[in-house]
Amino acid sequence: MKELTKAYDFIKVEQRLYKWWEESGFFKPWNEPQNADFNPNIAPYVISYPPTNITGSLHLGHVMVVAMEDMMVRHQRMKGIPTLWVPGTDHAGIATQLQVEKMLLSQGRSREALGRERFEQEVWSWKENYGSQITEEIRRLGASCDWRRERFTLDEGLSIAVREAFVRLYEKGLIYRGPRMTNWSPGLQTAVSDLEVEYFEEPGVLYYFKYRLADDPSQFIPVATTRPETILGDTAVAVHPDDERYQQFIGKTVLVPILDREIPVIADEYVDRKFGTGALKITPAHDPNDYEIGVRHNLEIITILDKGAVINQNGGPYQGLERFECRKKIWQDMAEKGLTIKEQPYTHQVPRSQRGGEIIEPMITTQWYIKMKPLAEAGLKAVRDGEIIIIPERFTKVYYNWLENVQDWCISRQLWWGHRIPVWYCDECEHLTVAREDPAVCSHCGSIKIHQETDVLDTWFSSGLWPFSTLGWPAKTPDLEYFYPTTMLETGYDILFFWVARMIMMGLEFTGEVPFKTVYLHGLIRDEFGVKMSKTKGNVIAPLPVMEELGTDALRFSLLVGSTPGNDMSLSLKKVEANRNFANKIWNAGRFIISNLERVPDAALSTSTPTLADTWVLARLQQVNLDVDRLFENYQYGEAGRQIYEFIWNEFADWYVEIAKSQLNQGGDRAFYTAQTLVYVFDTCLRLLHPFTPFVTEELWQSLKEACSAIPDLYQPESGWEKALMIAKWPQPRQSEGWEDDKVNAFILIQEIVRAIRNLRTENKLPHGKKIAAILVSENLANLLIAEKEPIALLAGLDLNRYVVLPKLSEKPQDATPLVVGGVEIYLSLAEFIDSEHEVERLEKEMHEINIQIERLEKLLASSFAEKAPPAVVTKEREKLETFRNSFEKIKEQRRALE
RNA sequence: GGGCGGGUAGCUCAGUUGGUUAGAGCACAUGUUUUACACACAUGAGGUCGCAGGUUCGAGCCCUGUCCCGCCCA
Repeated sequence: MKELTKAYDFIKVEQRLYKWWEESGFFKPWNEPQNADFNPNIAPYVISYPPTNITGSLHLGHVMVVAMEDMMVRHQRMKGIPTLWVPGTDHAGIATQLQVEKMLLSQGRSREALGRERFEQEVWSWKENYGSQITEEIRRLGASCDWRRERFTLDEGLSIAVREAFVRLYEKGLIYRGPRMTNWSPGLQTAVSDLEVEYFEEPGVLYYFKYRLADDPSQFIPVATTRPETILGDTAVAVHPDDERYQQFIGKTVLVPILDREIPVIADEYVDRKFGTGALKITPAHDPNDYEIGVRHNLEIITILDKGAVINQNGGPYQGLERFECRKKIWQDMAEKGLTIKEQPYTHQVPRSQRGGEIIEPMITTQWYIKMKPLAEAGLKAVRDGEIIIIPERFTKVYYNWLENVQDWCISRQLWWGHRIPVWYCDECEHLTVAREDPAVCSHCGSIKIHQETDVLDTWFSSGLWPFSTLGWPAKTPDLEYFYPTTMLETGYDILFFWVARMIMMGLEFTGEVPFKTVYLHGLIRDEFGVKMSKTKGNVIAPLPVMEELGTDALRFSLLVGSTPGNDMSLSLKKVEANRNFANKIWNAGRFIISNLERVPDAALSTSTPTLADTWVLARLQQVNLDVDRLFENYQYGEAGRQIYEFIWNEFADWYVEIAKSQLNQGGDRAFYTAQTLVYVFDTCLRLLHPFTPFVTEELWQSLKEACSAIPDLYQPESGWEKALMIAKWPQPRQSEGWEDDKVNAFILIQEIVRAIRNLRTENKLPHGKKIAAILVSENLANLLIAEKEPIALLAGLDLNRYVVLPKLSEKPQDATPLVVGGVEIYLSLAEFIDSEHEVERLEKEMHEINIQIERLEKLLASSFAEKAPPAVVTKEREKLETFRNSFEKIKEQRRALE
């Protein structure tokens, strides 16, 4: 048998195991339509992996998604459910186009010089080279997804889905095109949706200036603005109708500074009298609120910026200036003409592009939109009716709030990389042809002079179809039939609107069914001080180096156990290191068990007579198994992981394995059954832990399986040894049989005795190997103490040959150090290490502490607690009080004996 | 302005049917190379669970108010 290394060497294990799993076909569902014995009646568990951006390199967000979903999927798979996890990537329109343009630029080439078709070819070849990098990295995380079903949002099938979806929505009248106020990105030269704009509070300047009256330029209305360049596009000045300061001016005209255009003074209740001067300049072409007012008052709309945010011909002398240069120049010119009043520092909201951070320019452009209202209503209903549940539940409200107020979705992008909108314009009759197949002629007049819309669709349009497009929709494929609707959608709460809500709406619209039944939202990962990770702050933790240094399991476990649903978490390398230590701990526990199997008899001579430790560890294991199942049911994955961690380390390794050492040393049946218990408990632990830390558990389990196969009588899992842990059966907990509590309580007493003795040893600086003699006295627990002589002696460092248990003691032993634990009197022969003055002090301190408890309990039991609390709770407290009183009396006697 | 989350040990956080002595990891102190593990073991120190009320026999947990921090939406 091969020997296990002294420390867990994940580098040697991880990629080898992953390759083996994948090649063995463990990632595919065991029941699927292409199987000869396919059974459509077995409900599968299905997750669509949130498609990763092909330009992305692995970051902690991906690790979180993979860790969560892989854990969910591995858990279900072990429970015997046919499990499908569909992976894939996203073409990420803007991001990818930018990346490729950057590459071209470095080669002295440009998108424009290449032209659209050749540029697209460039992007495709870039995708071939780099697009699989991220999926390779996801493999390294251990993701057990079905790579045979991997999809890409721009592949043929998904493109058909996108076109089908567009045509259906168009035909239903839910897609329209028109000029609207849009969020324009001047650098990228494309529109973006409302969701892709973020607002930041930034320091700015509030510029106060004069709007002179046309008929009397000596009079003026003072106006304030944060953006003086937009003065060029002003088409009105608005005041509040009830504002006495300005009522006289309503209906008159004023002169636009520099340009001297005459524009009206209008009254509108939108104006905030307290803000600035109380008079508002209106630029309908470059401000969403002004646009509304403009429409209301039928104002002229003058666009002053071109698509690169450079002043156009409407800007008179400023034509050709970039927007911020113009701001400076026009203010300077106005100052020279005496039109300015003052400047004042002012914090305002600045709209920036989510991608690149450039300042977004509100502009009127012609775009394609989806009418959201009907879709949103269906999306709201599905969640309200409980067809979809959102975990944690509080996000349901956020979801409602967004959908109830949702605006039409701008789906067109002025990019070259993406799904080109399937609309053809006729040059002759101007009719629009919208078609699933590329048309050759206009569907209205039959002209061949047609040209396709140049815009592409927002990437989120295609990802909105993801749960069903990846399964073959619009075709009614067997996969779609069986695996849809999917079971679980797991992602970060930051894309609830971008992605989750849109998938729900699109799913309902196109399939008539919800795309998934449960939405689980995880939190975002922050640094160890709770600060958002960002490149500029330099606090970003890159996953790959961490995985190489501390192991993938350690990183996965840290994210899973450190997080609670929907809450952000802090991650530090120290946490990962602690979990690396945990992996090593399990490894060594396994190493101990496996190496001891060689020394164990092949068979037992008689039936098992378990020790207290044996029954205790089994009882605890059952309880942990029950708790873990309950926690999984309630989506409390982190807590489930913690329970397993604590059981393995603090109970199994620290106590049972230590006691097992002496039981193994006894040889014979005792050794045989101890080994059996060790293996059974360890096997169960590995199974419970596998979804969290797949690599170390699988590697150990394979070794355990091999070692156990040599002694088949010792242990066989109920379902036999499966080929791999990842497809092994999830442990089935037994319900309590009634004996468990007594065993657990008895063992807790043993632990308390051991700890008390260890404490005394440490306090008195006893040399580590020094064995001491002990007398234990207890009337009702004598049998237990005799039975547990060996473990107590082993763990507390007692001399087994001088270990005496008595029901009663007529006289206190001389020169013995007294101790009372849970009513058990203990006398240790430590005289040579102890000074008696300190002893009196110790006992009195002990008495004092116990007395506090006695008083507390007496008071409690004398109160109405005794009548009103459930009897079981009262009894428990009474028993505690009894034990404390008992202990107190005994210590008191011991104290007296010292005098 | 509206909504949500958080405030528990020095730090980062658990604590989901309210059960009476509040836990972990890290950090800290002391000791130990005890043949699974020094990525370890043992022992210890460290908390009026933001604050003020309330409900209850009993509140970190439920209710009301309040302060601070963060996020989302407008």
